Amino acid sequence: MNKPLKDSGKTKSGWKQNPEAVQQDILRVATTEFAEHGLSGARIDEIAAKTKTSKRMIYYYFGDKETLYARALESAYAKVREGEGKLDLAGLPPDEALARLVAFTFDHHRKNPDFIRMVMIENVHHADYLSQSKVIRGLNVAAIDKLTEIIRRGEAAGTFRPGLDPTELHWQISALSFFNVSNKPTFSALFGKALYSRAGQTALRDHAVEMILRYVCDREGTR
Amino acid sequence: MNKPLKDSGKTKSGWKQNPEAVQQDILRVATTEFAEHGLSGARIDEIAAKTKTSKRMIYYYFGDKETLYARALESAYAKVREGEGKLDLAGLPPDEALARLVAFTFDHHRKNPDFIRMVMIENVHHADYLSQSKVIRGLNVAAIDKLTEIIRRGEAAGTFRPGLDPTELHWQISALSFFNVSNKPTFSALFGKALYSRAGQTALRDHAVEMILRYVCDREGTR
DNA sequence: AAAATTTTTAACTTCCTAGTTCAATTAAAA
DNA sequence: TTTTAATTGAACTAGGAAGTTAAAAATTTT
Repeated sequence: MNKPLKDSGKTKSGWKQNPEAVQQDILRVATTEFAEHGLSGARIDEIAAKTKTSKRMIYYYFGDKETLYARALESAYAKVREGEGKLDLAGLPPDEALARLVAFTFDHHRKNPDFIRMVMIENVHHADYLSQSKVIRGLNVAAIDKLTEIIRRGEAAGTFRPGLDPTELHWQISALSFFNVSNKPTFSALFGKALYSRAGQTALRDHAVEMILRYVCDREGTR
Repeated sequence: MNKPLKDSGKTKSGWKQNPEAVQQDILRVATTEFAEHGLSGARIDEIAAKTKTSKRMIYYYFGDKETLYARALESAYAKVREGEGKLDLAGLPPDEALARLVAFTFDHHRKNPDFIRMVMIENVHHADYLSQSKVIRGLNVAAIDKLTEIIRRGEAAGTFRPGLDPTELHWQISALSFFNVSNKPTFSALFGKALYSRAGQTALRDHAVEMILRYVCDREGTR
């Protein structure tokens, strides 16, 4: 029933199979498309068009749209957490370590807007797909562990006040860093772009650091 | 070509026309549907089904899906800003006024998750529809004005340090209050629900107040 | 050499969904 | 009383988008 296939220039001449690369390519394109348009807004045909391969291969490897979305979410998380591993704070005094962590988180979120958008979209979906992913769960303990250690040292040194909760502190740092990226469109539409200029962003970051440090430090602390 | 209409129980018996009520009903349903599923995820047929009226009337009054979305966004904003007007801070000392404003904002966001979700969705769409709305722009100056006045008084009293930026302070308060609602699904999926228990939320709110106040107050301030 | 996997291509199906159309009827406004 | 606006309801259209199918060929693995 089907016509014989055309030679598209790859037959006879040498070409390598590379399943992993093809899947990575699909995931890369899918991530930006889902980040841009959301789960229901993204188009499989559009994703396929921006890929080096074809729509057929998307279904060959991922089965359906939702699975592709879930896998794209996972890969976005993995990529971002990879970047976070590079931060070494062990040698620093606790207040300085925390200051660096906050500044790093703020910048890191800024540099990964696609990831932030994926998380936004996942929140719109009540974290349905994130909840189901076994891959992602483990990646986030590291962030809390880092904070737990900083808090422990800060308390021991008397720099930080007692009773700080690592998870809550992570929440606070995340709030300031995440909101900056997630709500940029509405905030700047309503209140102008000043805070999103280069100077504005530097100020916001420095003040986020300031705010967190003032919060954790003891009243008579060094800062 | 069409059959004569059935008597659906409203003919002959008295029924009132009420264009405004019908539109409000549509907007109310549309808001929750868009908040729940997003612009592309929401279904006109589903909205119509949950309405007291019909799909036909949605198009009669709103023309198309995007217009309905834009109007729903506007009405959500209007409703929320209405609730904000009730807060009177004039008689309070500046630090107490600010403390109340932060606590109020935090609670207010918590109580209006549909509105928060609409803003999240609008951010996913790069604020396209919010930018076009002339209605919404004006409503947000009030929030800044309130803060400007509090800062002015706080500086005059020497309680606050000089150089505070009202828009930036609004950003900071919003970040803590907004993130709490917007990222609840992913955050609690990743780090547990402790912060979203009753006690956890009270702590987060009180600490948000604490954090903002420590930030604005002079080092040798009263607090 | 045989078997299994990867890749190609484009048409096709099937379902979903936004948006339309019809004629009629009632309510309100002029 | 005339005219305009509001309302009903269900069938219909037209397009979009997810997912499928076919057979074949090239590559890789066993």
